[in-house]
Amino acid sequence: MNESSVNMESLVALAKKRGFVYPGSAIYGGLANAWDFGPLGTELKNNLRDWWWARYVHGRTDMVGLDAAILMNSKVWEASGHVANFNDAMVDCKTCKARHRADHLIEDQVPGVKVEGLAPTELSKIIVEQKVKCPSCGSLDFTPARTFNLLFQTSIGKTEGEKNTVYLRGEIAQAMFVNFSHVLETTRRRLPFGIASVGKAFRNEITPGNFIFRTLEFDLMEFEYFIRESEWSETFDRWLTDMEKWLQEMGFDGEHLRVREHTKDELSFYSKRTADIEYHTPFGWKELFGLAYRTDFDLTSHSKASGEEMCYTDPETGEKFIPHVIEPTFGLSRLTLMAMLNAYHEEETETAKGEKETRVVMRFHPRLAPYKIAVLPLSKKEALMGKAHELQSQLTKRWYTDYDETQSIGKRYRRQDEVGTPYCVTVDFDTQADQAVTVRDRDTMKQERIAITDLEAYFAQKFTW
RNA sequence: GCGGGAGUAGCUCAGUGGUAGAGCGUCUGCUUCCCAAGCAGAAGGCCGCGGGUUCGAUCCCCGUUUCCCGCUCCA
Repeated sequence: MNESSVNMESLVALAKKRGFVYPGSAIYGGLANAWDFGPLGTELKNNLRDWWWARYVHGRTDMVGLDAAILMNSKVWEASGHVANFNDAMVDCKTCKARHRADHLIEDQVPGVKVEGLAPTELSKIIVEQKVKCPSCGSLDFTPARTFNLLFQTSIGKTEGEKNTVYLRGEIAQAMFVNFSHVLETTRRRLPFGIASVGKAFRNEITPGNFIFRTLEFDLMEFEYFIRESEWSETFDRWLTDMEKWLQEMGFDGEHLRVREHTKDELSFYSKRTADIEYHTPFGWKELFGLAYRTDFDLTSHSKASGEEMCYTDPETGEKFIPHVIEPTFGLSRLTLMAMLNAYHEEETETAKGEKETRVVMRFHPRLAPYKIAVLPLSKKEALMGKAHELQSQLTKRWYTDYDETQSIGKRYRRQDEVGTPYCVTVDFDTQADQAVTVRDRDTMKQERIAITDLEAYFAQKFTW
């Protein structure tokens, strides 16, 4: 496997320096694992979102969008199994300080004992009675088992109490299931069809980390695709192939992507098959996309818990049934990180003086590049700056642009390289006379003289895919 | 959450028990300036935060927080 040449520290530094990602709440000393997308990171993330939405919602006739509330009735999470299953009891070894999952320890060392559904106190009791040892050091001395619920809780109203507890959503899928019947009615869909959604989810992870790879609050981009049970396998394969293709269209290097099937042990209790697409990061192969066959588990659970019928009636045969679901999910925040990793390149170059130096280039696919064009006056002369502003106003109506007049032209090219701007337009001393500008290409570093009147047509052709 | 390391300018770091510096970066001016040029100048730090010791703490001690590495965990 070829090693990723990117170094995380360099990327994090660049992200901060150029306004992709800032540490959250920085002026108050920060907040662990909270990050803010800066001006360019916001553009990058929105570009990924918009291209995805264009392709999978607007570009199809079988998909509709949904933008649901983050706070939901807590019964949603009870029915979905998150309140019961979204937490694990943990014990710490008092001798070597290693932490283990209580249920795993017991399963491994005490054959035949059922640990499912046991309370932490009961798990602790078994650990003591059966003399379960620490796998790291062999000690028998553990802390009591404690649970870590991954759902963030908050409460509505001024009085604290069970009835007012609500959870920040731990995934956005439930919103699509809960609204299934509404969407079906209001949009007159026939199977198969999907409901797409992009939004925030929250998980109180024990160990977040690796920059914005795992955070407590993150963006998801997914759809629930409702099908007949018989179609699941074929649909699953089709979406998997399609998502890989989409990633490559966004400029992701195929060599840094791989598909990984979940083993039976890893499968969530509701899923019959799950496959991930992983990206080769500096910290290992990591999931950026998950495709899960969730069967009819969710609609059935909500149907039972709410008493609301969540069936689909085939208009031709009259057959009535609960649809099955294939769920393709992108972690949008981490996809943004991986887009940055994928784009990051360092190149050896020589300065005008002949000294070796490193040029950092973010080779974003032009679709994803935050700025498409930068307009640069060669010198701070009124005439050049005026013309440059005029050109920027014209171009930015179609393509998001940057403008930079400070310091030397070489430095400004490098700055644009560092944010991945595909093209720079330079207004120079000849522009007045020949009514033309120099267009410089990020990847080839080649320059072309283009007449101002042809400029829009020139870029319209460059930005056609 | 545990163990270890660290926290001084935007970044990389130097420094001293008597409240601070360098390089780079940023900004301004000059320069017909096309791949980080040059010259002149400026802004920017209660030395992470809170306590303690001390006449006096950026420096010593304690706590806390943040970051990094490892472990644990991860729908």
